[in-house]
Amino acid sequence: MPDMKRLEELESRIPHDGVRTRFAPSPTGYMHVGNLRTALYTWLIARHAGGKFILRIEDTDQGRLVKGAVDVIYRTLAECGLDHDEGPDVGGPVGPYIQTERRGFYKEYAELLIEKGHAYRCFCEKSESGEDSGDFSRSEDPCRALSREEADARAAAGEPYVIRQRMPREGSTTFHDAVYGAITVENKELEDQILLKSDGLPTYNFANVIDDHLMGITHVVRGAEYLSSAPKYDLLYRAFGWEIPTYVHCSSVMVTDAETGAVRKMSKRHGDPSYEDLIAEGYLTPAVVNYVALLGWSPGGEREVYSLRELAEIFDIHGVSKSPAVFDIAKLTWFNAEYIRAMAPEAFARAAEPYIRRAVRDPAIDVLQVAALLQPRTEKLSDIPEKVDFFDAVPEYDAELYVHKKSKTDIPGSLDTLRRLLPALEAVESWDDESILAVLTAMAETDGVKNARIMWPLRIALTGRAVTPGGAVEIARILGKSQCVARVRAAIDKLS
RNA sequence: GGCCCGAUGGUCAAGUGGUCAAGACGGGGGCCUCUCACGCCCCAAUCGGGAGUUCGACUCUCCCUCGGGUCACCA
Repeated sequence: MPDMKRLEELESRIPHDGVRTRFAPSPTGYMHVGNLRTALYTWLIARHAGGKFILRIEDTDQGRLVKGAVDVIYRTLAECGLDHDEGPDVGGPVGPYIQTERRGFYKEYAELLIEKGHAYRCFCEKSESGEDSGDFSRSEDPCRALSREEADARAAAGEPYVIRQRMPREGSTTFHDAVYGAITVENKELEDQILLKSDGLPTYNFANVIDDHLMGITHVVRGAEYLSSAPKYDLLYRAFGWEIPTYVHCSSVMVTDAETGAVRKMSKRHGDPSYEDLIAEGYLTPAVVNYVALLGWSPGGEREVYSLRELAEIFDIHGVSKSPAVFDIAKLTWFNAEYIRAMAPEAFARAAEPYIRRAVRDPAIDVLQVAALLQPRTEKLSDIPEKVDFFDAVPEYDAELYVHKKSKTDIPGSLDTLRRLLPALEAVESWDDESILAVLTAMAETDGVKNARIMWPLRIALTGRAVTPGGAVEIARILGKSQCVARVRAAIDKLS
């Protein structure tokens, strides 16, 4: 029944030239941190070995198609630097790379399996999940005992059917995983899983085996949620007589539920952050990649900051951990701040500009100077606007702000300071840090007080905030002389 | 519930029979200082429990407990 000529042609295309890995997402329009990590490790294994990284789209679930979903995958991989050598968009020797475009292949192989006695047609009604409506457990599926002749006849007559894998009833199966080691299960625990659905499309489990084989995949990297179905894969490979690839199962990425405090798997359903969500929140791509790489994998030393390229050099399956890892936004935030501080000032300014301009419309305010103040104080870009809004206008504030114990200031004293500061500032010729600072320190010296006694009132008058990025001198410089003088005047009026 | 996997501080984790059990984040304290940050220093905090094996267990074995996963014509 199967077209052997065609199968031979397919098999003849399989590359046998070193490591080949693949990222095989289903297009849901959402790449959460767990998906990203799987893609990253998969890419890392290929690049570390100088092999090929392939992108394959698993869209066999016709009921869950989301338009534009594939674009999210392309965009995310590209932004993260996870370039692929073969895929729907770039082609390759073992295409097509979209499963629905390969539908003919699966059918042939399913038929081949029936031929070999490792699969059979099942005409039973679809079993509703949830309710256990079946009158028989799968192990006693009546179709399993149907003769080939009868099954073929019913199929030929147009009766709908699915093709199920015929699991051995006795014995056990042991498969090997690169991170979990050997895992053995009793064959009687294995269900006669569906290989080909009644719509002619393969199930995930079947399509995976067929495609991984036909694409010459040497290392199958996937989430640990597939661990329990792995023995079925081995049985399938053996039934076909194919070489079994190296399996690399990665533990799940968990998250602590904000409401219940319970640890659960990350999911779209609960609104857990996707890659795009994180970027929108002001996280930098390399920081996210770096953090995710270390979430469930350790290079072993004390170093934590690595570029993608460095990761590719040192990545080793040996460091992949078996237990689930909890996503910690605080640690990601630290990585992000670390990357921000390491940026060239101009690069940071460019990245920060849109966020600065969201709060600072005044074109007289120089973005580069503001960015310089912000760089060491920014953990994520989205924090920026609220830190610099005072540049546009002094917000409403309480005069109590002038009272600061450490600087030894109070309201009357501040008023006096500002009154005397006004003419001095107006007299400054060249409006730069040194000159401004000179005026302030000179007054402090004259008064015989600490600089803070003078700086604090000025800064409050200029910003109306207790906490600001940068000190009185830097802010005065950026504001410019006239704006600075105007704000000091306004503050004097306010306190008088 | 059956089956599978896992278990070092709150989190990420090193560790592979003999260590005062790394490091990082977060937390606490301090220094620096024109606020805040940055930077620097210090502190608290971990081998889930019980049996074994061994001269000696975080490291090996078993049991318990607790986590997680899986039991779809979804991936």
